[in-house]
Amino acid sequence: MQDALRQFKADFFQALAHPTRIAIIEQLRDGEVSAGTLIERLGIEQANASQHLSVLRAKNILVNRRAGNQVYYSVRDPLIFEVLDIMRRYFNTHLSEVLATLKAIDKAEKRRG
Amino acid sequence: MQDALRQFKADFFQALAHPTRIAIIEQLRDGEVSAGTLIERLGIEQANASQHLSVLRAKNILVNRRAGNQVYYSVRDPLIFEVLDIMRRYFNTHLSEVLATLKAIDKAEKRRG
DNA sequence: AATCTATATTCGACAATTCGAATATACGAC
DNA sequence: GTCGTATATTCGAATTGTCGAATATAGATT
Repeated sequence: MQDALRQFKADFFQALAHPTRIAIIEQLRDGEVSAGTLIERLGIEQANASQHLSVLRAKNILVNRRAGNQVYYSVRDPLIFEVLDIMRRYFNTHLSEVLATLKAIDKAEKRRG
Repeated sequence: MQDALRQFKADFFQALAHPTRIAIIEQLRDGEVSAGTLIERLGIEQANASQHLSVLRAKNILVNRRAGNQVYYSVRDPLIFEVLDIMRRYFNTHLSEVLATLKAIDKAEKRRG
């Protein structure tokens, strides 16, 4: 059971482990958005968008609703936004270190020519 | 910048996207633990443990400290536990559905023999 | 029914992840 | 220095994830 729970968590994180999928979820912060609108806003291929949406659906992170010949997506549980917000705090906390590391690498490369 | 943040989040989630790595982080809730102790508690191969620890180190999720010929690991920022705690709330909220799904799968398999 | 538009799925190529076995490194004890 | 213990890295094989192109499906319009 403990193992099953960890597997579920891992699967969930796996579903979030792609920048396009993060972008999709962020677009849904203020409510449902159609697949077509997502494609337009993110500037990605139609098939690719559909594949990523499929991943998020499979993990029950998104739900969809058909209206005419359009499909509207929304997040199933807004708790997921809390996770993303914490991640932003985490990123901000360590941003200076990240940038320092990047600069150090950059300088070292310039020294080497 | 927005893209960088998304990539950062995606990388972070990718690092958490394995049950063994989740188990490792859970073991570190109360403070640092040696690599050997982790291997013992999780019952996994030494090389495998080292590889997973390497992934978590690369993403700066874990830091380590050498003492004699042992290496002690700990989480860099306890904010990560907040993420896991929210995930636990998420799973509790949806646990009944998860269990229903699992039972349905189980029954279907038994029917098929 | 024919057709158009929106979305989903399949396919094949390529990249990334995961594992255990083997090997390498770091440190302490002798 | 050599040996033993703890940990890390490398290697090759198998699996999984990702992409765009092509194709399929669902519903609206005529």
